[in-house]
Amino acid sequence: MRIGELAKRVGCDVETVRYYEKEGLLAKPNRESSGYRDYGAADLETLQFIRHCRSLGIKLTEIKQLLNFRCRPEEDCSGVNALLDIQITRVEEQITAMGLLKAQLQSLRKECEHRQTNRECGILQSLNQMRQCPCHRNEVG
Amino acid sequence: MRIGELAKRVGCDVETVRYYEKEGLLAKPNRESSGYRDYGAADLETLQFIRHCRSLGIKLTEIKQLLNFRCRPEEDCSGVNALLDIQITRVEEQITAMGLLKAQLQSLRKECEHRQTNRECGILQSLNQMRQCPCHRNEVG
DNA sequence: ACTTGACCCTGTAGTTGCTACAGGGTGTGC
DNA sequence: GCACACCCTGTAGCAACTACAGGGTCAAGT
Repeated sequence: MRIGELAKRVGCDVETVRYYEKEGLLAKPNRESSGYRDYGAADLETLQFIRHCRSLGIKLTEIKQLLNFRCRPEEDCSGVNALLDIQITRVEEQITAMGLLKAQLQSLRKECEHRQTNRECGILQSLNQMRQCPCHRNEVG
Repeated sequence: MRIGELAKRVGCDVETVRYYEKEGLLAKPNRESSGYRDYGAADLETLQFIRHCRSLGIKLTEIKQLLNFRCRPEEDCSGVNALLDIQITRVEEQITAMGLLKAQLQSLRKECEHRQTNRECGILQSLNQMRQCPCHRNEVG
């Protein structure tokens, strides 16, 4: 099949497919006499694998590793497990960080519950001050 | 003060300060006869404001808006509040998305609790299949 | 035979918020 | 007069695409 059909089947852009090829995630396909790329079922499967990984937030360099694991079926799969654990840890860290961020934003939001001018606005004032921030550590008061 | 001192005081890189100037967040400062940038207290405050916003995950384009609000003290501050609400909503959406991601990764992780080969590894198999994924909707079975 | 339109090709620039140079000039202390 | 820290401009890199520009190919319709 040609690149357009392949892309449509997995639901991504044609450019994305070419990008994966350039990045070495997809093998260079055969070409028709016209120069058009010609893909087979195996390419479709690989591309689906890649897109699944991407939908889980896995980075391209890590997907490359997973593709390598997939190419070595007899090897012990502890590498796969370790890579997945890294993903989970990363997501957990991000959730924690985002939770903190949310709390900070919400407490900042409470600084201005009433309609007033920018001069009086507690949010803008807090963004000016933020004494708990390390960049104020050398200030007096 | 010179750019190095300014950067040190807020805890960012010299390059970051120049970058903010290029992006129009910091005004172009006076120059010494040597050509060195010469900053005052107001520049320090603005830079601190910017860094506080950045630590809250606010984008540069939105920080620009906040700086504009700050420059118009008599204006009604509803724009500030609206901008902050957007931040909170965004963070909440990201937290939800990351929570989903974490659940998917954890369920995937459970596909392989035992030491085995890549061929048998439930994780790699799931990444190949993932029937619930829209990219498989045209397949038989 | 000719044209239209959909598809394909390569290559490059843009996105975001910096970071890291390269290749030069300036200032200060010894 | 020299070393060294600091400053300057400009450009390239990161991640994972997206969006062209400027061309070639192919199939159907007239």
